[in-house]
Amino acid sequence: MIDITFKDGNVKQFEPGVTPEDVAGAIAPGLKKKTVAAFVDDDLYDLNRPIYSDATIDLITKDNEKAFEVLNHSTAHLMAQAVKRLYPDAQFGVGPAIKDGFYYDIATKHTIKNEDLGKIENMMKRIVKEQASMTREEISKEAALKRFKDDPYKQELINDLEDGETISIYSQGEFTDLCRGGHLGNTRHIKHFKLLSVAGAYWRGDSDREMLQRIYGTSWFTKEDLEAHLAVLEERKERDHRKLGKELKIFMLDQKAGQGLPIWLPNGYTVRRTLEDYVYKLERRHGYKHVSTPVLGTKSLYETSGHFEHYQDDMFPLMKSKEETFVLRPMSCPHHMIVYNSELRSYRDLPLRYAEIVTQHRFEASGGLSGLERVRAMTLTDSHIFARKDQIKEEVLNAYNLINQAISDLGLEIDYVELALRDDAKGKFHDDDQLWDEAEATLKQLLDEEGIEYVSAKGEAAFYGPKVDIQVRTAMDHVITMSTVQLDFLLPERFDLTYIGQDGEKHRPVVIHRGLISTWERLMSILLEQYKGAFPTWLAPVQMKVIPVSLDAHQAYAEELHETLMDLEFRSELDNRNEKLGYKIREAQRSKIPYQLVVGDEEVQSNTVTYRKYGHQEQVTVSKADFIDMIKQEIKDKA
RNA sequence: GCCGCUAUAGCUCCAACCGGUAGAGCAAUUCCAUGGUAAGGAAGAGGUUGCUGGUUCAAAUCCGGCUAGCGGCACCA
Repeated sequence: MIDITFKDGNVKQFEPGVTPEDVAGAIAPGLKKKTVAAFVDDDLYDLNRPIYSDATIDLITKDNEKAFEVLNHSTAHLMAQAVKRLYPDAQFGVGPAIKDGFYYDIATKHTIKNEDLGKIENMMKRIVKEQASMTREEISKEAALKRFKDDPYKQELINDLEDGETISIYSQGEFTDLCRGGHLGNTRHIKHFKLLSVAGAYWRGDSDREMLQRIYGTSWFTKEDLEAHLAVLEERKERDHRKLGKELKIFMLDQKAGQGLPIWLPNGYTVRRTLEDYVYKLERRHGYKHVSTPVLGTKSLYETSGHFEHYQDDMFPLMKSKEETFVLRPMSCPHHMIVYNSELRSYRDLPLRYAEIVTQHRFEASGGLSGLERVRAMTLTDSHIFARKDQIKEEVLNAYNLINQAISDLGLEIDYVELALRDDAKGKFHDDDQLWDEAEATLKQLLDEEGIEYVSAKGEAAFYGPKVDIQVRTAMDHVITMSTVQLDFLLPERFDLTYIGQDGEKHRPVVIHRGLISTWERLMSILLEQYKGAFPTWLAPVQMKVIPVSLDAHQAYAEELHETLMDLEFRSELDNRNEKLGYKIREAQRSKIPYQLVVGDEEVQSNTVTYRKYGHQEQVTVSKADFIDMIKQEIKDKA
């Protein structure tokens, strides 16, 4: 007999060879049904993997996050088996569980089309009915290589495993796959799944290697969960900023205007301008000075900074005149270095915080462009803070606090903070180890001291220094870098920046790069999706629509009201078209205008307005003055 | 950039069977209706089917190239 110790400290005895499924069953039949896998001495065990010696066990039930992973991983295997039956030449790359589902990378001569997904699903259902047991075997490296001798992808994976590492393979029916494991034990447990899409994916994520076909799918324990997840995917389509941006006339893209070069329509530009004003004032309040520099610069400027060397492939082609070669600037750091150097600086001048609303161009890969999220022409508020070393801590913190304020004002939330560090990749980072060590240590220490939680990301630094990236999760469930604070000891060297210290000698300042709100383009895509197009009043392109009940009787009153609101710098519109009231209401609702103001006999007589707020059914009648105060307050609160 | 899919009126559209020369709703226009919280009625108009070659007596439809968009991958200062 062996001792099985449970999480709560209880110990029970079992025959050697007992499986997690048996153990769960011995406690309660209900538990057996709910159990999906188990951690046995911290190793993930399949439901049917035998245990031969004393161990601690932690049963994984369906409500556990890990269970979803196991289910989806098993479903990936099931799909691979189905694909192999339909397309016998198929060979397989990797097939992991991911957030919300799984994928498997497949090499086959057959081009898998969307129509094929249904066929594959049907085959999967047939295999489920076969109730094939998913069994584990541990074999030597040699045996594994022999077993997968016809499969170059598996060969490569096996060869990359450390010597001595356990190699396990899983079989279900005629299908065998190399796999670390954590499986359901039997295909019959897989019931509610759907294949979602086919896409290309490079083998091992390397763009120099061949491309495999990747099928994405999702698998759930209950029909309700599956349907709920599919509903979420549908709902996301409704939120898509490209759809909303077109409906609400925020922006457009046009083949003739150029790929990835968005055009801001009046509604979109109004929102953007409101954001620009907001940021400008916020930065001024925080001691930033604004400058304006050109979108073109000389190539040598970017050679000095090092950007040309690192990013020339992602820059628009050079422009050459007889005397000089120019670049369409991909970012603004070098210009701000020049601003710094325009005067002799004293230690008393520092810190100097320069900010600019910068339009920049990057020649992004055509396949990566997407709506406003990824474009080739973008505008953002960019800033460079020039500080003494003893001011780094305070300046980084100031920037961090400013970022927090902006993100919260915009109704967004920080998902997590990432500390991007260098790794030993050749040529990717400038090569002064001493500067790097100092910069990285400074940021680490600062985050630790301030109790700011972060995850480290090796190899994600900029070529000139480490970054603190502020990550935001969008309504579409994308994680994007919203803001960034970067510590740079390199550009001050490259541009020979100096200040005169207390000692009368020249010293090197430090540059802190600060990005606040990504770009206006990307921010707009995020806000559209976040608010589903229904902007809060302070941002809304049109804040209120004045609708007279009858043109004859109420137009004058409506016009006067509209003029009053416009005088107060509210973004009011007057709908004095000859249309039915219901029609105008419908249109105002569909344009997601925060306030519709209907005025008729009642309002004219009592000098009031009747408003209905977007998303609400109630009609509220208040005096003009009260309405104005209410809107003023709402805009002030950014509610 | 790579793999795959898609492209019809201002917008939306699994309208157009197997190739026979284009159809609806909404919007817009004109006229009638003058109205209290999500579409009042009528009429006329709107198209070189993304571009470009080819096959064919005949192409929105079949084939090639290009462009753009979409789903991913790679990239992202």
